[in-house]
Amino acid sequence: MAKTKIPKSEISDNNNTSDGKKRSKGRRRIEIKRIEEKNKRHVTFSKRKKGIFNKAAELSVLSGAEIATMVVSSNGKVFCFGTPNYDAVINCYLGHHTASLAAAGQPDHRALLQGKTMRSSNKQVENYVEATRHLEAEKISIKGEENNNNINFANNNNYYYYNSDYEGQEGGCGYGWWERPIPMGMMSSLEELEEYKAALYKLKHNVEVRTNQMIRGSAPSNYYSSLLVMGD
Amino acid sequence: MAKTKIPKSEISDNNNTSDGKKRSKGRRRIEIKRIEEKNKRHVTFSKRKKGIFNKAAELSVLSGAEIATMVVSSNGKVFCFGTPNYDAVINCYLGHHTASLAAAGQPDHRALLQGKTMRSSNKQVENYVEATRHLEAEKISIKGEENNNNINFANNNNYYYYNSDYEGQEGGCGYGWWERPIPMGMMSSLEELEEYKAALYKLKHNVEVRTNQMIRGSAPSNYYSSLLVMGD
DNA sequence: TCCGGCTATACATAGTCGCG
DNA sequence: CGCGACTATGTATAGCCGGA
Repeated sequence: MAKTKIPKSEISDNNNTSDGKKRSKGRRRIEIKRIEEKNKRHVTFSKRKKGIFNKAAELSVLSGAEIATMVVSSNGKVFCFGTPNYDAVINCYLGHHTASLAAAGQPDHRALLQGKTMRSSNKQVENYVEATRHLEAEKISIKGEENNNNINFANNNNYYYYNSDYEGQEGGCGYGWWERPIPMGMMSSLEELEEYKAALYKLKHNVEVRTNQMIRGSAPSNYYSSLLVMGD
Repeated sequence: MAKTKIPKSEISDNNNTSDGKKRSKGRRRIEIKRIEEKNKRHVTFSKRKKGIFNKAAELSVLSGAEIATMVVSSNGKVFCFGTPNYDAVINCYLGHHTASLAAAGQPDHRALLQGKTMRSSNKQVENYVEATRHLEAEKISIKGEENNNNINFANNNNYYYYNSDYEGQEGGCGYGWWERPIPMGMMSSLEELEEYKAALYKLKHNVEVRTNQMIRGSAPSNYYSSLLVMGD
């Protein structure tokens, strides 16, 4: 279990070898406590969030399990990830929200919201992680070959990202990033795969925008208060 | 991003050094695709689930974010983890469930279920991960000293486990494992800390039992079908 | 300000055993 | 079976930079 073996940098803050090289690079051990430096905290948040989502996706593929994860930054931004579909998490919140609405006499608002959730059953984003891995592997090993049509996407599972944000609203005009006309499965070069990957990130961001708008815009009272306004 | 650098074990399945030692130990690279071997799959599931929950907890502490994760094994068992409280996830499902109930004229069932959720605001389980880390660290480095009263629990955040299962029902008599009379914060020896940790696992299991009973027992129709009966 | 890339290193975990 | 322990190794990521 990782054993936390008191790495060489436990107490010794000294980070230079006898050869005089500064060598302050490389991962350093950190305490698991709130990072006070705002900038560093955000970086860590982003990196680790990505890591967790990746882990979640892998777990799902490996064990055939369903997993839903929702993260709310100290800033109030919502990020969701679910597999085999994000409905698991999203519907939670929409459902919860509309639970009160329904009780108040608007039984159909929920369906509407779900519709807005941009459900999708295609497999464009299948095994994003796997694809990324292969991308990296290919890029490093056979850097430049053109026979990447057989990049081995393990298409036995699918999962979706579903994040939200509210710092902008360009782009998210009514359909999710996975519905964008990206020729997934038809990519014939590494460059295209890279492009695809980049697009994933960009478009994912758009979805974040829409979602948070939606959730915030329709929240009846304080059902989400503890989630969305987590007072930093 | 990890770069997947085609480790030495990429293709070479050969796992013995020139000294004749078998040496098939150590981590091996695996493909991210469904693990067919049932046993292996379960092991991986457990290990990785634990890993993800740990990551989630760390992310929360480090960045002060909220995170909620729910995992449903291919077997249908539900495991939830949330911080600073599991309500985030649990209420999702209970809320979703009761959304239909409310619409059907049972507006108060939800509150009931939430009550059963055994809400808790004490901080007994604060920084479980951190505690575990310290436990390991202490165990290895100063193995045996008695001055562990100052084990540095970073008490600036708290999170809860909330898992469910249904393979038994002994023990879960009405209160959560975090409410058990474990002298958290008063432990004066490593042995007690170890005991505490063990207790966490044991009692957590009891909670799993109760939860799944609760959810399954009250599910109106197929709202959870995709979640609980994920057809392996 | 956010994000990707880079490097070195801390941490997670696959494969195996043994226990209950 | 599930879980902890152990080993060796694959991965994630802290600290830094540089571009948009």
